[in-house]
Amino acid sequence: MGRPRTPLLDRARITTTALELVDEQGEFSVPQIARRLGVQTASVYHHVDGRDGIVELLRERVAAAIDSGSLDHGPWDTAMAAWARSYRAAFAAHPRAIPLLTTSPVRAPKVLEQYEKAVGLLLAAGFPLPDVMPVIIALENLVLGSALDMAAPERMWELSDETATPQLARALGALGEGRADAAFELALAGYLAHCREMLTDG
Amino acid sequence: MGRPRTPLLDRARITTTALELVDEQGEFSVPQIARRLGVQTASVYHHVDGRDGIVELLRERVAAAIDSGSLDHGPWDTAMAAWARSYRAAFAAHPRAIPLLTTSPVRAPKVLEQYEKAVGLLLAAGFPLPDVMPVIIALENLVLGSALDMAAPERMWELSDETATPQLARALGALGEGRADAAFELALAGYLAHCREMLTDG
DNA sequence: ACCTGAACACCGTTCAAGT
DNA sequence: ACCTGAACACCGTTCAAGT
Repeated sequence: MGRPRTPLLDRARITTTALELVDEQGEFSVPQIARRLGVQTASVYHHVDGRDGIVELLRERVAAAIDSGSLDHGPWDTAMAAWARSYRAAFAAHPRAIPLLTTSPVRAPKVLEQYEKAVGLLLAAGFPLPDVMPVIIALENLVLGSALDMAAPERMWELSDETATPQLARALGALGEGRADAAFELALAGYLAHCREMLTDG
Repeated sequence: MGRPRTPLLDRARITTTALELVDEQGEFSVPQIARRLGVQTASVYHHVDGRDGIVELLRERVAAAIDSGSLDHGPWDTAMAAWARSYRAAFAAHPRAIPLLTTSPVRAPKVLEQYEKAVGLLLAAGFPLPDVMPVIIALENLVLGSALDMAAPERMWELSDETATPQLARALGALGEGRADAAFELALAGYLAHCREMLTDG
């Protein structure tokens, strides 16, 4: 067979197929991708740095949906909040991919630029240099923690034995639809209030 | 060979071996466990509900180190903070296991009892029933998000190209040793302050 | 009940061979 | 440069056979 006139594969199509598989079944394998693209498994390795490379591509693809526009316009607190919500929404669009993606932070240039912007925003707002990264990392933790929560199946909160933990059962019963959203917004509000205090107290 | 007079395997030893493997190499496989215990791979399946069952056992084992004693004595805010720190410390003791464990929440009875206690504590403190679970879930997100951060390799924050993101490079340079701790404590302080406000405003 | 040996389907990865 | 076919080591899981 040999080399085709026009390449059968490229990184974008491999990434798209991997994301489709993850959306459908929560996982992907290299042979599965090859099968969907009508190609041999080995061919995939000519375009991609192994399975881990595909995971990194997924990370970048999902992160590409983050809208960093809010970071360009103050005030810093609403800008950071909008960024965090968009960051979280990008993950929420592919809940089954979350466990695969949250194991290590995104380090694509495009995302690093967003961190760069955030640093500038916080410095301009008056945060002392040593406080800037903790403030950013704390927000990232918030986003990733609540992303994992979104990925957790709903039935995780359906108790198998309600009598063992009656108060927990009651509290779960009083829980509305937007369970994950409520927890995220609660934590985000606390985070922002605390950062504002850091600024005025410091 | 057949059945030995005294069983060669049990769940505890399988769990211990799996945790050792994860601590050492960040992963485990059923054949690896069997090899370490001087037994055939198939034997492991007589004690454990497949590979996923072993992961669940790891979750329980790691969570067993959480000290829930703080939940028995008020005030609610310091009690919740102590619980969260202990929860996080339990994960921190096995950083390489974190990606494996954070993909779904612990649902072992022992941990559910802790949630039960937390619900009681918050109700007694005066939180309205519908607020209780969001408050707890937000704290859990905080813990898991910062646990993932602890699991991230330190070199994740060593930029390959400092010139592309100069401000980020500066901020990272000003970061002390306890990077992960600082971010966690920042988020925790904000969380607690916000919960206190919910109580007085509500 | 618990261990073995063998089997099955699947995986990630490499590599020489072809164009 | 890019695809194939074949190979390798490894994996999770099942199951009949033994005590």
